[in-house]
Amino acid sequence: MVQRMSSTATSTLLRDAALRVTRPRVAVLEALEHHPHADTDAVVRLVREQIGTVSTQAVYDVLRALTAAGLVRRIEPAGSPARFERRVGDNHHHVVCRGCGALADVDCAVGEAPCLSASNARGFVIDEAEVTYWGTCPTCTSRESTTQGDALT
Amino acid sequence: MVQRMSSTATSTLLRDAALRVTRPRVAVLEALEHHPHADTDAVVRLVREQIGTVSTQAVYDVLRALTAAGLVRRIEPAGSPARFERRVGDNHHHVVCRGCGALADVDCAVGEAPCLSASNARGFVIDEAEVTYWGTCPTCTSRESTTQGDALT
DNA sequence: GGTCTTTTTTTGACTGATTCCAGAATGGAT
DNA sequence: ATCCATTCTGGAATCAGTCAAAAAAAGACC
Repeated sequence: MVQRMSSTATSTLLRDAALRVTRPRVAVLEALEHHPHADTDAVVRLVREQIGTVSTQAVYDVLRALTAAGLVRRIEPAGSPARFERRVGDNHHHVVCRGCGALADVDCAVGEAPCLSASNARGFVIDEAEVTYWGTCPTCTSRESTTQGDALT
Repeated sequence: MVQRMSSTATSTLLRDAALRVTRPRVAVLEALEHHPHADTDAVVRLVREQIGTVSTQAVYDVLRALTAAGLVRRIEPAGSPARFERRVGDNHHHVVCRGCGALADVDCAVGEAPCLSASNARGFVIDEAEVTYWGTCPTCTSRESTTQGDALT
């Protein structure tokens, strides 16, 4: 079939993961490419902008497939809906703002697998250590010092 | 009123936190004392066993109050409902089993605030680093090697 | 000890996120 | 070009958690 996929690289990525190349999948991947940390809702919106109509269901499904295939990583900080990102494999972590929920990447200070030293705790076979930093983002920090703390309304 | 609270220690704990001592609150605290890492549903069940009838809402409310007061800690590994525990203050982390969702405590290998070195990433003011280890629990590990991987049914 | 004020709990409906189901449509290999 | 497996559609269901108003209980005061 003639397929004018926006990006051949993306198609290849899918093919290599033994996944069929479908418009929604490509669109989801590209959306995440440009908007890291997007939540499902945002992805749905972005994908619709790009290829017109898609069911919410399809997006959920695609995201699950891509996650299972290891093409995207699902991050789910306590209290907010699932978010997704393309950066996989490299050891980086996240900072979450307690005020507004903003999320940013942080390359691990340690440089590599942090704290993985506890590699066999309680008989568990550990394969990943996920670090989430909690704090306040610059915006919220300044808002706090200005408004004197009513950010939690 | 004559109040035969099961534990005076628990009441004191609440009082010290400037929280009123109510049956549901005491019951929730005691439930968590004996069942660390219980999720909301489990807490509701445990509390009902102990004091008869409580509304689900009350338990949610109590848990929020206790969390806000710092008496319990809310942990929420991706993919499972919120869980709660009494161990607060000491720097320990959690291992989550990818197979069955089991959760266990792990004292940080590093001994103290891990990776907090990234204490000012991207302008965020970081106040806590939460580490979650992902892996496979002993039970699931043996099941896997036995059944040859159909644990994900 | 009895009464009052405030905080909690109850009740019941409701939202938001995510999944399940069954049928229709589509992609890829032959 | 055709066939089969996979994916997508649309809608209903589930599950965790929240909201709001009224009833009940806790602690303070007299």
